[in-house]
Amino acid sequence: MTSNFFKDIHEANKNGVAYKNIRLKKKILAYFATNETATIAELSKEFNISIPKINECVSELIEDELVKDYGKTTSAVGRKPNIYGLVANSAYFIGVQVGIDNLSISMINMKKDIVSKKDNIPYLLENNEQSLLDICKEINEFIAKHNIVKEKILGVGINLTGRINYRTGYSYSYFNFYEDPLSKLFEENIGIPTFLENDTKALSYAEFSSGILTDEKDALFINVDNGIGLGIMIDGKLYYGKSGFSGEFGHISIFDNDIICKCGKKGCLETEASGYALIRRVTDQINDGATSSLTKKFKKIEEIKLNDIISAAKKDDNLCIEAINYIGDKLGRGIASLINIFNPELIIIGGVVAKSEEYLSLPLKNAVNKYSLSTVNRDTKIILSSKNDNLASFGACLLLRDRLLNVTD
Amino acid sequence: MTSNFFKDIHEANKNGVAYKNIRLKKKILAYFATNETATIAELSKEFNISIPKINECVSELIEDELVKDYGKTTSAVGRKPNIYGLVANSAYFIGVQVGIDNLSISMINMKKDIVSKKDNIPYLLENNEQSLLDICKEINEFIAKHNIVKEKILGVGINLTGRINYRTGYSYSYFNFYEDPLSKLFEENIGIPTFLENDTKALSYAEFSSGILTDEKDALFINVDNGIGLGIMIDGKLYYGKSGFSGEFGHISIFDNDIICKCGKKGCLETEASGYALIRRVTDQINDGATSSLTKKFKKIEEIKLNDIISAAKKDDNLCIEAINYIGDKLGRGIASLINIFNPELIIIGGVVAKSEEYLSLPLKNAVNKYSLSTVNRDTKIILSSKNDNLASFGACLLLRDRLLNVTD
DNA sequence: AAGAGTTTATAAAAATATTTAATAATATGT
DNA sequence: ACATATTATTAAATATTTTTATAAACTCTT
Repeated sequence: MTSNFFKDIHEANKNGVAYKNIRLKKKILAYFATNETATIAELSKEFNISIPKINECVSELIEDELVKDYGKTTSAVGRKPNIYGLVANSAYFIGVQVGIDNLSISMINMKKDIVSKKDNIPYLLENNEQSLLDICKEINEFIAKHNIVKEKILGVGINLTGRINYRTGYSYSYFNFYEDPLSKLFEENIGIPTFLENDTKALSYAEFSSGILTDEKDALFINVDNGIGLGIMIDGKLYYGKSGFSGEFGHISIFDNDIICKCGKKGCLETEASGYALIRRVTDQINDGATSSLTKKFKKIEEIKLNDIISAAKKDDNLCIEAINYIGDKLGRGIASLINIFNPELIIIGGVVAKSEEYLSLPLKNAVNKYSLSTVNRDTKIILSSKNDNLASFGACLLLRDRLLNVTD
Repeated sequence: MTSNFFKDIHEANKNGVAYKNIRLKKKILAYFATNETATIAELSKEFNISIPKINECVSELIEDELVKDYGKTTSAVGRKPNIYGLVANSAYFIGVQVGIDNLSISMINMKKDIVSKKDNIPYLLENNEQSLLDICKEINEFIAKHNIVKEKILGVGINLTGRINYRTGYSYSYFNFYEDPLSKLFEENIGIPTFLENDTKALSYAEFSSGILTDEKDALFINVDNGIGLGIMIDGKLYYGKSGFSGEFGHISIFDNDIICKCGKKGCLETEASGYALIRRVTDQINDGATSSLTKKFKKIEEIKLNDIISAAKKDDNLCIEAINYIGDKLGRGIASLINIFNPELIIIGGVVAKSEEYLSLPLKNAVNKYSLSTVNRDTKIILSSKNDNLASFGACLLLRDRLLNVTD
């Protein structure tokens, strides 16, 4: 049943009455995907199609077990309309976050419920074939673990770090040693349609999809881990640019320093405002003789990690607080530029460094006020992400679902 | 005839067969607006509607004198299909560019032909009611000059400098002393629906609409006059941001200088990379004793204008060449950031300073290579605008036409 | 220059599909 | 229980699409 309809869906770009029906059903599914539920009357109004016709389509979708009757509404007088919505477990979507030293795999159903999730799977990202096959192995094991027929898993979305062209399925930073698109290789190994995505973009999508956006849906997500990533949502859609490489915010040149960035250039935002910069600043100062609670805890200064600095700051370690403040100010200056350019509705700051909370956000917002035009920044809400970790694989699921269901069209 | 249909158009968001027909006709008009002409078969394919039905709608549009038969195509074997297109003079659109010391008014017809144009109308932009009424007076005179019934002029688009919310019709930099939206005031005075637009955005639209964009239609236009403006096109649509204030590229903070920008802040791109900056740099150096062909020509150094510097550079004046080079390098650094963030298909550099040609563009492109990621900038073509002056009022016309005809939907 | 081969345009009839309008069903409040 | 309000279902009216046929327009070949 299900698979039949989803096979039809790919051929819906044809003429004729049969295909018109399929297109309408697709639109109805997309409506349910965004709006959870709807009555026949609502759908009729939305698509300018008569009630009997909508009724017919919904009935067919019910027969296909993609949609079901969720009972009656409660409010108002008169006969209560039936409300319809997607059948939660009529299909599934898998999302994979490929981290530097771990994997995270999630599976959601049609209603965005997380059906299964496995985080912190030991894994080492290296740019060789074995590392690629390891990912496939974990995904295949994950799938095998569940009693779900493969046809019901409509796709696998894989997040990789670095430059990804999601439209072509090519990866340019990792696993770029085949002639075929990387997505095709995954697909052949897994046996399910596979789509690649940049990790920051997938994570942004999860953040943006939490219902926080209202109006124009122009928003930015800034991922401050070791490096700095930027996910751009414009008019409710992720923005990619010509080749999918948009959002290299970490490497905009705004400082006159002499620090060589990992991209090879000097003066990048990342050299002063990232997790790397935070660690460098703290360790440099310790090496220069500054005192900190960290000096007792770590014999080898090189072993200090981002989380250690943030924890120390929360325990009133002055050196760490100052360092985070410094990062926040520099990052704020960069964000001020983004605000001037994008006039966004919302900016979400995420990533490990965002866990520093007000130690980061106060100097950051202060710098934003200092460096952006007040008439423009007045409209922008800046918040720290309140989401828990390992959201990226969920983002991959969500993005996949919304694409396959044409939610973003 | 015409006016009837355009009245219908605004009510087309209803149900019922009559409205479906109107919506289809609207879509056909929009198709003609973008694709110039089409055959019945093409339209049938495009909209998945049967040939007899398309025929019926096109016939009705011909009756309404909005569409006409443009004869036969030339290629291929078999009977040649008729091609249809818009009737050029079935309706008109007026665009007004409000400059600091002049007005420019253009009028186009449905086929984007410039029907009438009046440039360099003497006018002084001041933030008072008289200055506003002067604009209305000029527009009304412009309209009166033509023998066109007012109903055939479907709208007036007015470009103002500064912050404009085109959705609400409010202006925040000029003529912001009424409670009603400024667009409403214009409308009442002129008697034709009026829409406001930011001048850089309208100009960008004209630049982008010249058929230069192919793929994703993600492009940037940088207007380098005294200040620096940025027009952003994403997926073929102008990008506005939450309140329409996007594109304040001139005021991103990327320098550590002490020059106070006209926005009140320090370190803005505009302080080092704009026309103002160019003039300041040249005059400062002359004041410091540098020699230039300009020193002979101008007794009062304050009288040196942007165009004088560019002309001098083109006559091999070293001081001016060096100054333009400097501006180009700084601007290039700013543009490098835009490339990293947007990964655009195309960047067009326009405005008076762009007339410096290679004196500007070579150091600019050099800086772009220096300061942006090569994997990202590889995809971006940077060109100087080849358009003539006074394009902004045409942009206003175009934007208005395309909006009213739903081209960008 | 006539005719074969193609393709478009138009028309009309037959088959479907959609909308409209009427009716039945369901729910609430008095 | 009945008036009121709204939704669901059905049947009739209308509209659209498809099919079929024919005419028209054009090219190419002989």
